[in-house]
Amino acid sequence: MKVSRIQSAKNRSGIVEAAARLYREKGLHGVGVAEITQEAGLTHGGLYRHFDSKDALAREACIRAFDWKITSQDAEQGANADARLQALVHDYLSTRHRDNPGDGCPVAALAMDAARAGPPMSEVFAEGIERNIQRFAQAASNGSHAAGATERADTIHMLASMVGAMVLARATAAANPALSEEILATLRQRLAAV
Amino acid sequence: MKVSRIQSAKNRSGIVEAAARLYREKGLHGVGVAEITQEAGLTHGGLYRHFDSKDALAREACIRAFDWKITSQDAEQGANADARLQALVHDYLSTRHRDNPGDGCPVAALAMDAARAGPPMSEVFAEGIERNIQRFAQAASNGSHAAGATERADTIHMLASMVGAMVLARATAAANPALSEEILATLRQRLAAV
DNA sequence: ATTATCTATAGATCTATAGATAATGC
DNA sequence: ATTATCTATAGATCTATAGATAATGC
Repeated sequence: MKVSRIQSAKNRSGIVEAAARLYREKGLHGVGVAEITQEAGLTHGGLYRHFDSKDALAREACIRAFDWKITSQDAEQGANADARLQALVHDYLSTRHRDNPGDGCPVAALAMDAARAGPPMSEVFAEGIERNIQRFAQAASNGSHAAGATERADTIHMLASMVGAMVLARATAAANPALSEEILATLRQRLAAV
Repeated sequence: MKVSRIQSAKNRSGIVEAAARLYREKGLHGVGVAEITQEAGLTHGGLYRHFDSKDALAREACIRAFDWKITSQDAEQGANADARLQALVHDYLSTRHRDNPGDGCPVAALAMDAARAGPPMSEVFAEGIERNIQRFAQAASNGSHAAGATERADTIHMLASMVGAMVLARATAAANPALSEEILATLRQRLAAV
């Protein structure tokens, strides 16, 4: 049952990819290694040759999840930097993103679990969040907005609003879809006016 | 080993109280019924005379958690409605709240778990969140702010920012305390300027 | 010969239930 | 007599490991 080194590397990557998706869908405590490896087309026995522990896999899966990108046409190839930023915010605050956490923002899906998972996981999120702050701040400064010392604060405020809105929208979606949609629409409107 | 009806009711309430705290600390999947009943001074066997299932207990625990209130002096007895609202926002975005999720906001602690827990739990959160929106909107209209149709949107924007900031602050606290504090301080400053 | 994966399982934990126990409340 | 709680445990699930298997790569 041995496979080539290349195939083994693909299997490893497939496990991380499956874990990145399943953890975002079900939470860090909501899915076991058997389901993850099965999703990757393997059995759970072979997992521990690739990873030291379930926590080590979870950490790699979260690092992979931070590679996530919104992939709409406008967000990637907008007319200018400002248009791309606005498209990105609009896509983030969409019902599509709300209903598909598996390939969405890891912060909105896993930040609370990460806060409870200890320093190694917190490190992944601290670095991922800092990277997003810098990326957004740069995107904003390339746009038509006023530059300066308030730029980083603007970005932090915007990211917090986006994450919070997504969390609220998901928690209310099943029981009160109108409220869930109102929350997303409100933040889309507010963040478009910055 | 039987106790009086009054004591039995106290035991039931104690289980709900312990669950409300432990779930916010460890997440809905992070604590078992044995730990909850032990925290309430009982054993796990007797739990199912009080609750149909663990999910039923979790639902009651979240309802109880929504009774949570920020209890600073200023937030309760401030000079006027505006001062009380500002104190409440300030207390919410404090390191004290960040480091004590067990008796803090259930949305910031459990919203992601709630979104995954199905309609009965989503209902609890939808109602709790709607109640908070109305409470905040009313508090804002009693203050010195401009009233009108934008009030509810203002409130939703503010609540989303607060929840998002707390989630980000908690996820980064262990690995990058400076970033965590910066996020809270930034939102305190921004929401004070509304 | 090496090693990636599979089968099988150990050991721990978790929800839920069954039956025993003993104090309350009629 | 009723019933709230306890002890004990069934049954399911989860992480991790041990040993077998079989194809790769020297």
